[in-house]
Amino acid sequence: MAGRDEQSEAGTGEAFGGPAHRPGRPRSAEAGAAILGVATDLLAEKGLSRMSIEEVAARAGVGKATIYRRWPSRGALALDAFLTEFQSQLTLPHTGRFREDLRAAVKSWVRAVATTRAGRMLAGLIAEAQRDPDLAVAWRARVFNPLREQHRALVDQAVRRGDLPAGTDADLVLDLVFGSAYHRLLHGHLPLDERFVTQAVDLVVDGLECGQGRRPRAHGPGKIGGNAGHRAH
Amino acid sequence: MAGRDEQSEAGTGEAFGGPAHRPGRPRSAEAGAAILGVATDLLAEKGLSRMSIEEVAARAGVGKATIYRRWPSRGALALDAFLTEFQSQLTLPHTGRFREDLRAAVKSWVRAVATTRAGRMLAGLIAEAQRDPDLAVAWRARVFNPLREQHRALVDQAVRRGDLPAGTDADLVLDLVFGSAYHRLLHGHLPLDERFVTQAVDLVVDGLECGQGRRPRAHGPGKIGGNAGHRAH
Amino acid sequence: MAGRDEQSEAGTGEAFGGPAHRPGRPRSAEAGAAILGVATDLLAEKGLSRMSIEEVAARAGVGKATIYRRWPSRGALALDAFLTEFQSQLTLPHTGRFREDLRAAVKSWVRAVATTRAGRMLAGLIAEAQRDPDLAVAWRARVFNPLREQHRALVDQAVRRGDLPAGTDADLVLDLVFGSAYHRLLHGHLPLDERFVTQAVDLVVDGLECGQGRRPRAHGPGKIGGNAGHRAH
Amino acid sequence: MAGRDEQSEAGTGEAFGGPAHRPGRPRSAEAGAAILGVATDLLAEKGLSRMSIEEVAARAGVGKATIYRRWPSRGALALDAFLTEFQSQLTLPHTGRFREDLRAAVKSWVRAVATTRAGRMLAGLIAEAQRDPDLAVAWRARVFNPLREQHRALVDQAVRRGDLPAGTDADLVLDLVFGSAYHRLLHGHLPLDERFVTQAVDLVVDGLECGQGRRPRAHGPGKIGGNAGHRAH
DNA sequence: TCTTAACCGAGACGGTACGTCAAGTCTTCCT
DNA sequence: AGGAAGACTTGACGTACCGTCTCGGTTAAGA
Repeated sequence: MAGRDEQSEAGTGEAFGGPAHRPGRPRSAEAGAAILGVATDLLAEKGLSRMSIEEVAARAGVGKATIYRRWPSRGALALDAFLTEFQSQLTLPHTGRFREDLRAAVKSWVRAVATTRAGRMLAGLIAEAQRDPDLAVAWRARVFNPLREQHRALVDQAVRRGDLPAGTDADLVLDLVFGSAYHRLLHGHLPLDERFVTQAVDLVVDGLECGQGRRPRAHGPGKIGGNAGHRAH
Repeated sequence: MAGRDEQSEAGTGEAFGGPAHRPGRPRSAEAGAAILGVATDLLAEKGLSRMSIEEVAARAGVGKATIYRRWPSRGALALDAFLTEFQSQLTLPHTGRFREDLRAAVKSWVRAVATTRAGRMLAGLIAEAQRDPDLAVAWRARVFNPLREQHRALVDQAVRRGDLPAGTDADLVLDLVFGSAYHRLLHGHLPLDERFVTQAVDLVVDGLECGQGRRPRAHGPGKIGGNAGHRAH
Repeated sequence: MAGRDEQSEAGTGEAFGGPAHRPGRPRSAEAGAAILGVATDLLAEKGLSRMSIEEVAARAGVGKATIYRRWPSRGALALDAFLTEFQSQLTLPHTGRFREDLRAAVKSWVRAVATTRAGRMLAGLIAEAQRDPDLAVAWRARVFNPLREQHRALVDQAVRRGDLPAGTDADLVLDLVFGSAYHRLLHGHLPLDERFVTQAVDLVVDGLECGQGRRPRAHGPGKIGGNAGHRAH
Repeated sequence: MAGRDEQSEAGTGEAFGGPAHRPGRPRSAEAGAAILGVATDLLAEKGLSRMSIEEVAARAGVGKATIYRRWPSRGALALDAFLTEFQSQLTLPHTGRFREDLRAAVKSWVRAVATTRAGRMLAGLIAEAQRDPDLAVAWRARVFNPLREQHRALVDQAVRRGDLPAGTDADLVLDLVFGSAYHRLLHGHLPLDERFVTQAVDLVVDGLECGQGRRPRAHGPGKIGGNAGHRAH
């Protein structure tokens, strides 16, 4: 795994019944905060690939072992640093109109990655996850999937309201919209701005709205007949 | 820069007038081929991040300097190895119907990255490009942009034929379709298969076809009139 | 210093009048015994240089601080472990004939270091004492000097009996005999066995017995006359 | 093994027929000299146990790998540094009189270890050899045995001349004399000076000279009858 | 034919960072 | 206050590669 280690203060199990201290000297909160802070700075400064555990330790005034005791790898540390920066920046609005909600959600994400140092961290994390399977797992579990669930709820609500056709493939929609945003982030070939978000969301929502009826979005072989109408234009 | 070095056999300057050899012993073609071959194997075997110049040199029976003389970095070498594998696998059909052409183009790309070792290489290259700006430049110049030009031609032709509304933003379309495919490649959260391609292309093309009149896809306001005829279907 | 610490159970003050506890929880006798036992095992198993306080603590089920509270260094602990093993193995016979007594004393020492795990410990301690001056002091105070006093008594008695010439330098004799034994222990170039002991002792005693009249063994020239009477036996 | 590595310049095999270059860049003589020099300084300054490869590399302006490429361990490096210092300081005189020759040889050794930084190095090396079997082997092969052969020759010549009885056990003699000197070096309980050397040599040579005839120095059980004569003086 | 210039393999060079280990100290709760 | 536990800072370990360099030795073109 690539997240925090066992003695994490983010514990979930100690629900009630007291502080549940482990034996031994507790981990130093200062040390942890200093490490995360320095890691965040270094990440923004030179990118994950140029951030070394050695330098984090030196700048944080901490031994390397103190870092390795808490995070199993550079990537895991970076993931925590990223979350600290990133999570506070996202807003998930719910106006009741799908097009606006999706626009707002994507814009919020884009603003977070394009205008703060989180973007640089994010690209580095995705790169690191290509080489570190543990980090990839942690990434999906702690960042990707939670966000996707929130976004998927947007789609599902729209379907329930009747704004979108039944059978709409939420993953397809989200991969199109967010995938294209990641694309611009990673390749930098074109600007990742609000105009792009508006256009992308509109195009996809248009496709959903008028493509319905004609074609089942999910499985089934029945797309042949549905395509008939297409031929018209 | 991250491409081949000056004394490249892909030279452009020897336009006419003969072989234009430099003085000195010419570069060994065997060495170059051996290096590329070993690099390809290693890339497929363990990924770019685990491939070291040291090991390439050792396996190819070549001195490290011979590699550095030809490629400026690990990424540049990997880029060449990737192109050797990748380029032969793409087909760019032109049936005349945009939806089919785009589907075929994306499927060809997906097949190349999802069913061969090129996919692994590709993910590694994108990761490496996040840390190596020279490689990022070379990547765009030698892989990304050429392919995009070909695909953009598909869109432009469709617009010219009237299959798509004038003012269609080709980059937006391509970022949506290919961006979502890259997304699944890099995060691995869902399968990157032909069904996904079909659905993604259909959704985007639907959006293009019916979203048109309502909203200008491109900048200026003057497009509204031009789009009028489209509104018919 | 490198011996036991202040609150030693070898205390002298609790002579009468009760347990004379210091404030606070008294030291656990089990802990001390467990530490010494584990240390002895580890010493025999892998040598002093490969014995770590960390492992002693873990195997003894004891906190590291509990060890450091009682012994100031790894060497001091090893010294105690060595003494526990070693001291019971020595016998100091007194037959009244110097040659036999010295032979027996050296053989007893040789047997202890050559046939038990004490030998390995001893070599390790001498090595450690080269780097740790505190241990060197403790070593001399608790092992080397006490033993030397016993052996010196042998020589002194022989001189008093007239078996050896007056003015015999006991330290010289003992350094020759025991020094050569340590030599074989530390360098391992030749066997350290009873035959060697016999030959060494005989050669040195021969030298003492017949070298006398010709040369003063100890300081100053004034001893010549004094030694005259010795020649009688 | 703990001596120099394979590509040693001390080669013996290239007797004639040229320089016998290995492929690749030759090792830098400056680097080697700098390393040895710094190692010698550090050894004298703080002892082998406090000398770290890290610091040698830093002070010599050399990468750690350059040291590890040439010496397999800290001990092996220290051994070479010791030899550089030590070997030039020994003189092996041959006057023809055994007592004087042995005295001179031991005094030369004592002077080298007691008055120069070689002594500190020597004690550290012997300590290190207790924990590193490879170093122990190298120590015996490169220092101990060569010196012993020279000294044994002294004894053997004396026997051939008739100065010493046939059957004299040279190893026994040398272990007594040098063993006692090492003893004082390692334990520091008494001064290691020229007076000590004179006394020790004289005592041992006396023992050899007058113990003869009465007792075979080698093997044989026949020492009982031989002891009869003892009572005579 | 002889230079010359750039290539070739090999491998050493000074470095950086790795991840691990143990040192000796400190901090917590419990007995 | 002692004890078990275990986190703390420190510093060194030996390894892996980096990108550069220096060898002896090829291989053509051009003088």
